[in-house]
Amino acid sequence: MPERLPRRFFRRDAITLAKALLGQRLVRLTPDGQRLAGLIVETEAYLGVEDAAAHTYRGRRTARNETMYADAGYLYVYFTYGMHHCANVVASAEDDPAAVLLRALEPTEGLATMQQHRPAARRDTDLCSGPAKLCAALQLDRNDDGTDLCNSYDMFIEQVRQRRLPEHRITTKPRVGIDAAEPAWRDQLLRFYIAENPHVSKP
DNA sequence: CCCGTGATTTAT
DNA sequence: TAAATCACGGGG
Repeated sequence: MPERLPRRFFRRDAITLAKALLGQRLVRLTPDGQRLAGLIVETEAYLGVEDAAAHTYRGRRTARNETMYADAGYLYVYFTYGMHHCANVVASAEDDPAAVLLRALEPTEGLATMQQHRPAARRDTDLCSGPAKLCAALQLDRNDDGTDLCNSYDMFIEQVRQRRLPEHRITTKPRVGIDAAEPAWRDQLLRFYIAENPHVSKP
């Protein structure tokens, strides 16, 4: 039986956690008990109060981003562009608001249901290949914000691998979609994905 | 390329 | 109070 990742796994800096999550399995149980699951293949690190691209830059703390201030292992889901949701895993420690954005999954269970949630997807590699796509496929929204991935019955991350992926299997790039942020932060290499994996997002 | 769509943030 | 922004996706 695969084990759920425990609190100590998440209590690390966002960069370390972003890499350690690659290859692990995100699991979501639907209200009727079906498992929707996929391997995490792409992540981005958001470092906290000093990160100009983070929602918590300079200590911003509002009703929207409150969950980023929670202990590591909580799920931060936010709404953007009037129609999309994105999901993050809180890193570090309580009151240090750093997080890892989940950018893409390789779907492994419940593909037919995910397809129903994402009628526009034309192939399996389009199902979860983007932060808002994965939320739509798993039906994550603001109701899921604040979920404790270490203690919730219906959402958690399973340990697939004990050791993290070797560096040569991880591709490192600048984060996407943060052009408005200060250049120094825009160029930082904080996006990570499994090399050659066809389920990563396009850009 | 462009646009939808609306909460949140920032500027008056 | 008003305007701009936005960790995006889908369709030309």
